[in-house]
Amino acid sequence: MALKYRAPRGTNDLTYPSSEKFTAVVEAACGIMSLYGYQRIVTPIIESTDLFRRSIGESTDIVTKEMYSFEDRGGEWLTLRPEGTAPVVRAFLEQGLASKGLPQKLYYAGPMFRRERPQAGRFRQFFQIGAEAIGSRDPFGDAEIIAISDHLFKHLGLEGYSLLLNSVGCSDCRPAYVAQLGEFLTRVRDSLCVDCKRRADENPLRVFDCKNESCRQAVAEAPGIGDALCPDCTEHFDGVKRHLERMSIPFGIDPRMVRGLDYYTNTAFEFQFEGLGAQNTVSGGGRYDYLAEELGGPATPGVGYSLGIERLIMVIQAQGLDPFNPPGLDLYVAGAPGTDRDRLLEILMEMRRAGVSADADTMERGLKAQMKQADRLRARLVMIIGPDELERGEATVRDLDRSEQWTVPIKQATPRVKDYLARAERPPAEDKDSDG
RNA sequence: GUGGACGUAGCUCAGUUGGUUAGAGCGCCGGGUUGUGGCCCCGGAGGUCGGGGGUUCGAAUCCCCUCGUUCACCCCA
Repeated sequence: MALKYRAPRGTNDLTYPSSEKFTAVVEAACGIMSLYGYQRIVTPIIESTDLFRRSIGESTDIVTKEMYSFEDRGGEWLTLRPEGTAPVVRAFLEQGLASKGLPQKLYYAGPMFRRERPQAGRFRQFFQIGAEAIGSRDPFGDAEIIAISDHLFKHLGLEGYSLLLNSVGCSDCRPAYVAQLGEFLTRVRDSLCVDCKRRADENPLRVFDCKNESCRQAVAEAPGIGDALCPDCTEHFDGVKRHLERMSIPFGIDPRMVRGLDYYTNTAFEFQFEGLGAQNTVSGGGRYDYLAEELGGPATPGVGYSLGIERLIMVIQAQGLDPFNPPGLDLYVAGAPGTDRDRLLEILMEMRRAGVSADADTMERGLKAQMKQADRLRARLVMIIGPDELERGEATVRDLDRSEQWTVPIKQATPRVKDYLARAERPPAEDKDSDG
């Protein structure tokens, strides 16, 4: 409310059970990348500002207005990473990973930062997973990178998405095309909106993105990049399409799709979902054959993608697919009035050491309140220990899902509990949480 | 950076043309059950009505400013 400290704009707190679901989705995605032979790489969240300026491009939106940059106390300019590819390629070069054999297939998962106005599906801190295959220019690598997202979506049971594909050419054919397009735009400049006039100067390809009707009409006759590709690029693009077809991954060609990072060459792609609001791209990526060179390393081709976990979770929710049950506690150790609490806590620790997730009351509350707490923690079992049980060397064990209870000798409690937990299935809990 | 919508309890929201101690449901704490959760019943705690200023005898309600949230543009995951 009128609290003094709040999470910064565009950042979010994730609490249980959303936090557990979030983790489960990330783990599912990482599991699939392992399936494709990718290995995790963990890079710093801060990098030198210059790394991003050089790689993403001086004139891009990210570099000109969205980076969180600061000068540290030693006078060095650092930036909170706005994307994952440049850091991975930097690490690839710095660690000499090429000597470990090519291609290097690396995946990452972590927060990214961009200072934009937040809206549905857009945050200032957001969580991306992604993968980079560095070293090969084979179109199969492009198709494989694309297949990861498709595989994950199908694994999660999602539908209503489409894959858009384009080739933005190489250093041979793209400049010629951009020049050709620029020339065309000069001729129709009068019918372009103010934004598009600016785009025509800064990045002509972006004019295709405009939703303004007069702009759309004006560029309808514009030359397409497909016709401008050099033979090498055409062949590569055909290869990507062929592999996707053989993988039975449907796609559409969008000759007007441009991506916002300058380092892309050849393949560019996006996965878009229906019914997501304005930010409907969940996953996207492409090839970057000059990036390693640009960063001062040997010429090394690469291809990669990244996927926004928050957007993915939005889709899962929108499609009513939430198979994930947040984990509950195995056991709650409850004490009846007058029991020896020290003995209780001993049993608690014994259970934990045996691998049983367990908790106990530390608020000196009555048994009823402890039972309620056990229920809230979604405990499967409650072990009730009172003075008389201790005297008999027994404990009452209650299954909260089935409302049945029995007694076990305290000395055998741990193996008995473990044994019970290993059997009986848990009924699915009704989910009171809606945000994730 | 630009534009629209919205800010009342931890959450979701009522609040009649401005009128006296600001309400509900859920959640939380306690009791009904001197040792048993989820259902039911009873009680309780919890709110500078986002903040500031103004109009008025009187403002949650009207006006201005400000902060925040949200959706959209730009662009992207």
